[in-house]
Amino acid sequence: MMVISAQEEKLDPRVRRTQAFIQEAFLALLEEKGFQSITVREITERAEINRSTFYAHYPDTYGLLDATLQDIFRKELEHNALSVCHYSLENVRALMITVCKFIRQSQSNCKTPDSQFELMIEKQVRKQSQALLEMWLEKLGADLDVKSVAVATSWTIYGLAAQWNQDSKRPAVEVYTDRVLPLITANLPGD
Amino acid sequence: MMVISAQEEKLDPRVRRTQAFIQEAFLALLEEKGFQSITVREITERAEINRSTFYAHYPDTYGLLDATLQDIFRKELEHNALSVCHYSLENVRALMITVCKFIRQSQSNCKTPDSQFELMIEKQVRKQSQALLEMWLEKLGADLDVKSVAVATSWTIYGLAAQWNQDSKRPAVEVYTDRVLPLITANLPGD
DNA sequence: ACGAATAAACAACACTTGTATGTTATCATT
DNA sequence: AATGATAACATACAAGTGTTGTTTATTCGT
Repeated sequence: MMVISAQEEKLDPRVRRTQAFIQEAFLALLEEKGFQSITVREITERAEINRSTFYAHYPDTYGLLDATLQDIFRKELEHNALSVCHYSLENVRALMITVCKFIRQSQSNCKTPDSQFELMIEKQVRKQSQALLEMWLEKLGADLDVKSVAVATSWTIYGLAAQWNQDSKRPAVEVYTDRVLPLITANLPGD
Repeated sequence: MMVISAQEEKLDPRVRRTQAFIQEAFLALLEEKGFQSITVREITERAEINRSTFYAHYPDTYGLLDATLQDIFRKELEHNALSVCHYSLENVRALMITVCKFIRQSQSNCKTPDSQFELMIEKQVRKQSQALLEMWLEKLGADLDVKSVAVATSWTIYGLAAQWNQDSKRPAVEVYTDRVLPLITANLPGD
């Protein structure tokens, strides 16, 4: 699998190649073992680059995780065309489903339940959900505190999605989403 | 300052002393430098205990941060008598104010803005807020999905509190709380 | 196509980490 | 007070970390 970083245009091809190698190796390792036990050395050996080169791109494995999650979740949103559409309750529902699936998939790879790893997913998912909601509500031009509503709603979405993910008897995403959607849209304009 | 861990009763006094020394040293170091740059060696040197003893109590610095934040935020809730009261909009307001102040205080110590550090605060604050809300709503016996409502509300509280904390022109806690309280209570019974 | 700019490789460094092992000191029970 | 249990100490080890130089290779602008 080829991973291309955020700004893939007008970037030194050496940099692009190296970062792609690193992220590839990293994702492969994540399938095999817990995040905490992955070392910079392992990553660079698998990526077949020099270890010191790693530090020219990321401060440490946490920085790499952050950047990687940002990239793949952004791709996920784009894939579902959510980044290019407008506000509607239907799209909020689609966002919730996307978030649920993303968390589920990310966790399923990581065998060792890792607190830091989960928190990093949460950070990226929530950040981008908030940006999306802000954009939607801004375009809507309704009379409300866009920022605060976007914050409240994005945190609610993540929280409920994470709850679903932890639930032992996990209903179908759509079923669960429809059940909790009123909680999510409580502060949103009614279409 | 003396830090006493969670279960302070019927615990080997050696363990209690050691953990107190560790947490003291850790909190002192947090006032001086960023979390990421604090090493186990530094902590144990300042606590005047053997480094290997550290690992008998915490897996690493992240584990220590987790346990420490859990303790001090629990104390904060107890201090405001929130753990022993019932559900009311007034108490939800008090909880929000407590969370805001706690985040503010925690961040102000940490000079280097540290992602991992913030995420850890978030984890503990949110977890305990949720537990508190669940207890309140359970006692209330109203007809609602207690778990989901508690999840949604606790995440909203943290999100809005964090937003206030990041705001450059930060209004008084009470002013801000009253402004966003409707967003927080949107899914709660009206007293 | 040539030369300046810069990324990647290479190598070495002082340091931290997590673990294992055996010894000493402290605590709880009788 | 004696004793069995166990926490803390002391020490050592292989491995990883982050940084700093220097050299080689690739890329970009003219």
